[in-house]
Amino acid sequence: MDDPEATSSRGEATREALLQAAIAQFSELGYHAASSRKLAAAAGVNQALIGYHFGGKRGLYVAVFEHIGAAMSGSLGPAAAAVQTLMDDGEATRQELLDGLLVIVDRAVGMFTSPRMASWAKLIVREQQNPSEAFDVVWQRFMSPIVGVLCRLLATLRRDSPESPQIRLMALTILGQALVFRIARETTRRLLGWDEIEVEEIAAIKLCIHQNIRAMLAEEHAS
Amino acid sequence: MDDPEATSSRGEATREALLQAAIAQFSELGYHAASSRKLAAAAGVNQALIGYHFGGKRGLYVAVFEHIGAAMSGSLGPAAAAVQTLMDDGEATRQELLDGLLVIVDRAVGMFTSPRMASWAKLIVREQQNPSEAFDVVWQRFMSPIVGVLCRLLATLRRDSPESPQIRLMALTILGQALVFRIARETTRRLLGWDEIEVEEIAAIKLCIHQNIRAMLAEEHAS
DNA sequence: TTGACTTAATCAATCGTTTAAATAATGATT
DNA sequence: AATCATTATTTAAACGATTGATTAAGTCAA
Repeated sequence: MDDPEATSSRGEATREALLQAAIAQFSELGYHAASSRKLAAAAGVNQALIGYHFGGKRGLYVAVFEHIGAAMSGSLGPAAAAVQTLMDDGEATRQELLDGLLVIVDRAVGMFTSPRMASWAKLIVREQQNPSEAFDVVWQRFMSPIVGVLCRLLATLRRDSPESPQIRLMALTILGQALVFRIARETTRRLLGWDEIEVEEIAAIKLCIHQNIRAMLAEEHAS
Repeated sequence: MDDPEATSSRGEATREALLQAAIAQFSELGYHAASSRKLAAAAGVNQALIGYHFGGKRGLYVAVFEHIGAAMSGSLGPAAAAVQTLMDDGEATRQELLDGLLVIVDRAVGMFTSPRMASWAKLIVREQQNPSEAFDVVWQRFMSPIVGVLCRLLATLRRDSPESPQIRLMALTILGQALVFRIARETTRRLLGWDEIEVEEIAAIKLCIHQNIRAMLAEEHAS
């Protein structure tokens, strides 16, 4: 985003400028209120270039979700892949699997609380309410694989099927425990008297969710 | 909407028709995509009546949130008051307090997931991405009692202070477990195959969160 | 008859997209 | 190296469609 040599051709530079401007504009104004003229002006680029490079405003919107889907996948993908191979081996101890789960949760908390996630979350949450083709992109590229690993992991730890509603509900409630600190960020700051949510605060959040998950998965409570 | 005598004058009838149509249209399409013509057509009235009765499209939008805010306020009051007196007695057993907590959580889950809340939630979640000052006040007024009673109950059950960060974090994670089903509505739909969240689905959600909370508050895990 | 309400028509503004011409980079040929 | 053809990219201007709002005339109940 800063290295002028990283984007070789002219076209690549304007594509990147439009993409970054689109993330900011779409997240701040929503799809319809972010007009082609505002998008082009924010990118410092001629309006017709949206059609030239992305086929139109809609194409730029979808490209935004391809971008953030790839970025989020890169943030959680490695940890999920590690756990995946751990499970495929079939010889992992319960403790190893639990640790793998907590690592994924840690990464998720870190991602949700990161500053750049603020605008991403607005875009995705809007799509969650009224999903379009853009949601499919994020779902297939990021959400579906991650949730899949999460369910497999929980199913193994609870000796249940990854497809069972109980497991999937549990996966969502775990997701919710991390998500709430992004969605209700202001409520969190007010309630805890935090001026900002950084390393120290994130550590406290992780610790709390760790304890919750350990309790939820304690053997004596597996119904 | 059903009783023709409830709304006396002609004007009151069109105001109500526009309000109900606006809730549906704004939640389904968003503010900008729900055009004045669509709103009027959905209400079965002339377009100019939006301006006549509400001053304009923006005024109708504000009226929708005033309507929702009024309907939501005080919906959790009775249950919260009952638990409050239970705690004030000081002689409640641990089991009674736990039951009280689960009742509160049930009410909160029921409120978040109730079918009529479905369209409200879309409006609220969308608006919360870029909250106006007026909306923020309504939202805080709605959330703070829930968080407050939740913290007091958790503090008693964990023999801790309601002001302690651990208790408040735990309250937020519990809130997140209920919120996730509305915030990540499409993820829920795809993962569980739920097209609608109604009595059966709400019962499953409550059961899952109950189990989680019981595990989180099990004595042997209280650190 | 008076005032509340409704209607159809029209307003300027803005929307996303398209066009044709201008400019810039690229590679081959001389 | 210099020139040219070719492609890639950018530009300003315009397109028809739709937006929210307004108007003046009309209808209704009291």
